[in-house]
Parts: sequence; C-alpha cells; structure tokens
Amino acid sequence: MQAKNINAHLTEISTYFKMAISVDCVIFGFDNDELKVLLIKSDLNEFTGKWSLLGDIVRPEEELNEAAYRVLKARTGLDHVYMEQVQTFGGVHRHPAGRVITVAYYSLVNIEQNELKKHGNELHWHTVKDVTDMAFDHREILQSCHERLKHKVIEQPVGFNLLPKKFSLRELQNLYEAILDVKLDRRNFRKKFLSMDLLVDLHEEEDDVPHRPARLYKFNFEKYDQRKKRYLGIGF
Amino acid sequence: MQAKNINAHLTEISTYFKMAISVDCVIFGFDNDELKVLLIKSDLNEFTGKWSLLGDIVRPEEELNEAAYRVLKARTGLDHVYMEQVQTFGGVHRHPAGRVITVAYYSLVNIEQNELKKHGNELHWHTVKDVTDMAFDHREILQSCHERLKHKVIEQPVGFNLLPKKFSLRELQNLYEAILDVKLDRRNFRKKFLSMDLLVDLHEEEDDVPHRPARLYKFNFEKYDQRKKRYLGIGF
DNA sequence: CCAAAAGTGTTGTGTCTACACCCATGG
DNA sequence: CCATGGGTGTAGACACAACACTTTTGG
Repeated sequence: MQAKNINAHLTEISTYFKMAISVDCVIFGFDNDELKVLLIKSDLNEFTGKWSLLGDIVRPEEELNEAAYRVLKARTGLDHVYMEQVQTFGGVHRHPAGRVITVAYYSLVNIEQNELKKHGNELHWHTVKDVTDMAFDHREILQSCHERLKHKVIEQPVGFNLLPKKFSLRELQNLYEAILDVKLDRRNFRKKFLSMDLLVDLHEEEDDVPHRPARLYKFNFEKYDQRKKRYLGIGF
Repeated sequence: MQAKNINAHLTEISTYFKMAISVDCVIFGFDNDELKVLLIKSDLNEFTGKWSLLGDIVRPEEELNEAAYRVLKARTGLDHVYMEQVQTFGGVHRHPAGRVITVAYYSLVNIEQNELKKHGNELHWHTVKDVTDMAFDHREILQSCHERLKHKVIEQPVGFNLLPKKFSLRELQNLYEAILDVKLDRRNFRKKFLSMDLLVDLHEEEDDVPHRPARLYKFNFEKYDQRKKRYLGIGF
C-alpha cells in the first residue's frame, strides 16, 4: 500500500472494522497406513453435525503463525511441529458471523506420541480420503492443504514428521502412497531412498509382527541440511 | 473456527476492529532480457524515497482476488492477466498505521502491450535483481513471489504471459534464464521445448535485427489444456 | 510347514548434459 | 567480408520403470 498518508490509512482502517482474521489449521497425521486430519464437531447452528478445522481469531498483537501454533498447542499439546502457511481464503460470505478472512496452515504431527486434549469437544482423527462435507469452506481448505503437501513431500523431506523416529521402509512407502494416493514399486522405492544415503540403519528390528521383522531407520536431518540444495530436479 | 456460537463471534470480531486487510501485487514484466517488477514511490513519511508494491485495502464486500485485480487494473489498465495468490504477511508492526495484514499476489504482464496509468505518481519498472530497499516488508514479499514464480515456471507454462504472442526461442530462453537466474544450454533448451510439441511455428521471422532473424512461435494453450497432466515429473 | 511380509538386481527405455560447426542476414 | 546470433546432432551418463524369487519370522 502506498499513495496515502497515515491519517488516511487510519480512517480507512476504522471503516473496515467489520472484518476479522482467523487462522485455520489442517493438522495431518498418519495412522493405519492412512493420511488423517484432526477435526472437531462444529457447534455453530448453521453447521450442526458437520466437521470443522481447528481455528481461531488472530489476536491484535499476535503474528499469524503464532496464532496457528496457539491453536495447535491448545488442541494437541504439541509444540515445535512442522507447519506451513498455504493460502488465505477471503470469500465474502464464507462465515455466517460476518467477514472473516482466514489464513490456512497445515501441520504434520506424529499421531502416536500425541495426546489429544479433548475438553469435552468432539475431536477426532479422520481419514482424509473419507472426509466429505465440512463446515464453512473447510473442505476446500483441506483439499488445498493436501495438494500443497503432495508437492512438498516430493521436494523436501517433511514426511518424516508424520512418522515415529524409528520407522521401516515399508512404513515410509505406505506414507508416500497415502499422501500421494498412488501405488509405488517396492524395490524402486527402497533403492531410491537408500541411494540418497540419508537414512540411518539403526540395526534394530520391528517387534511383535507376525512375519519377518523389518529393519528400522531414522532420517539424517543434519546430513540433509548440510547438502547443497540442487534445484531443477525432483526428490529432495 | 468453531466451538463458539455466532454471538460470541460477533463480539470477538468487533473486539479486533483495529485490523485491516490489504492486498499487495507483485506485477512482473519482462523487458530487455530482464525480469522486471512494477513499483511506485511510497508517499508515507516513514518511507520517503523508498519503492513500494502496488496495493490497497480490501473492501468489505470484495473478494481478495477482486481486490488484487482492481489494484492491477487501476495502475496498468490490464485485465484478464495471470495472477496467483502467494502468501499472507501479518507481522504485527509491518505497517506504521496499525495492524494491516496483507495478502500477496503476483501477476505476469506483457510490458510491451502495456500502457501505464501514471497519474502523476512515480511508477516505474525495476529490474528485480537490482531492487534493494523497499518500503514496509515489501522486499520480503517480492522475494517470496519471485521464489514462487521460479517454481511455477518449471511446472506450468505461465511464462508465456510475460512474452508477446509471437516470440523467438531465444526470447523464451532469455525469459527462463532471467526468472531462474541460471544459464541454460541453447541446444538442449530448444530440443526440450520443440519436443513438447506445444509451440506453433508461425512461419514468420523477426524483423529489424542486425543478424539472421529468428523464427517466431506461439504457444498452443488449447493443446496443453487437453493433455493429461502427468505429475511427478518436471517441465509441464 | 504355512502365511506374510522383508529383502534383493538386472535390463531396457527415456531423459539430461556436454559440446562445435555451418548458416542467414544486415551493415 | 565481417559480425552477430540462428539453427542443428550425437554420445555418454544418469534416472526411472518393470519385473520374480528367496529369506526370515511367528504361529
């Protein structure tokens, strides 16, 4: 903005007091070989029975991502989680209470090490593929975040945030298949990841499985960070 | 947002009346083999002499992209231009007049067929690489949009919006080199684009050049749209 | 010994990179 | 005839896709 002095701005700003800003969090998890999203039952009358993303109004002295982290922490207790801003939705009538423009974030959490703070609210992990109708424009927001995640996950190693620290290659492949909604060739997948030389063989194995146990790995974030990013190519 | 009834929302919204939403447009052009951006001299006292993006407050009954198109049209007279939302910047003190959260868009225009509406304001095309200090957080916004454009241009044929309808392969290569800030091999570049079979040879040639004239092409958008998008690969 | 998933290589196909010379035009 | 950029092909390296059998464990 420019071409106005500050007083003109102040006048203009108070004219537009009917708007509010919110953040909405698409919290992704991975469980049972499926991509999940954490939703809550809406308790607006307009949307009774529908599921809603977790969100809140942005406070006056609060950064946008602070607001998103606050929402996330309030519901999951988690902090220091991977989070990325995706898109802002400003449909004039998207919120029945007035003009509420919302900034959408997605975050990636490990469901297993996660204690939900349910507060009596109905908070549930839903399989992303099965979510149909949602409150507000939240289905559009969810899809938009899922698309962004699909792109991100083939460009950077963010998917590991959805897995436990120790994981098998099978779990990793299932994760990619769930996010991208494709089937991948097992040998080629393993070859690709092992050849990147970023997985650390922990010399441990799965436990309590009714078949041959798989080796467990962890991702070497330090090594990845030190590498020069080569753009114009795919796969990290 | 959820877990509140509408009255609670209304109360909350009026509590936060000090916020305003703006849009800021990063208008890219291509001229003289350089990526350009359209900037205006800021006339806020805090930023005298600094350059600023084109932006404005979002009106109460206006969609975000409508606001962005309005700003664009007011300055360039152009409509029906490629435009994409990039990111929302909500730093608490990013605007001296108060809390102004801004949604950043970039758009791609053809400088040649473009008549600026200068209105006495100082409006100029700047070489992106040479822009240093700007008003507000506009340099960060510019960089963010440039990054997004870099990704976009290797995934989808948006770059053609910066060129005249008829262009030579050299111009196209210069465009990619300017946007990505890399040097590309001429023969490989030509091979790649010609093999996509999306450039239409117009059987015309450049004029008024002091050397052998190049063939002119146009991009076949119809053919591109009809093709199935194959993901997980680069280059359209 | 049976079921279930882990682990493992090769071959063909296509894509990317590197690289040097002749051609057409204007001046 | 000179300067300037236009136009062209090939060979090696690399990445990706397709594909089947043996191994290990628990029950």
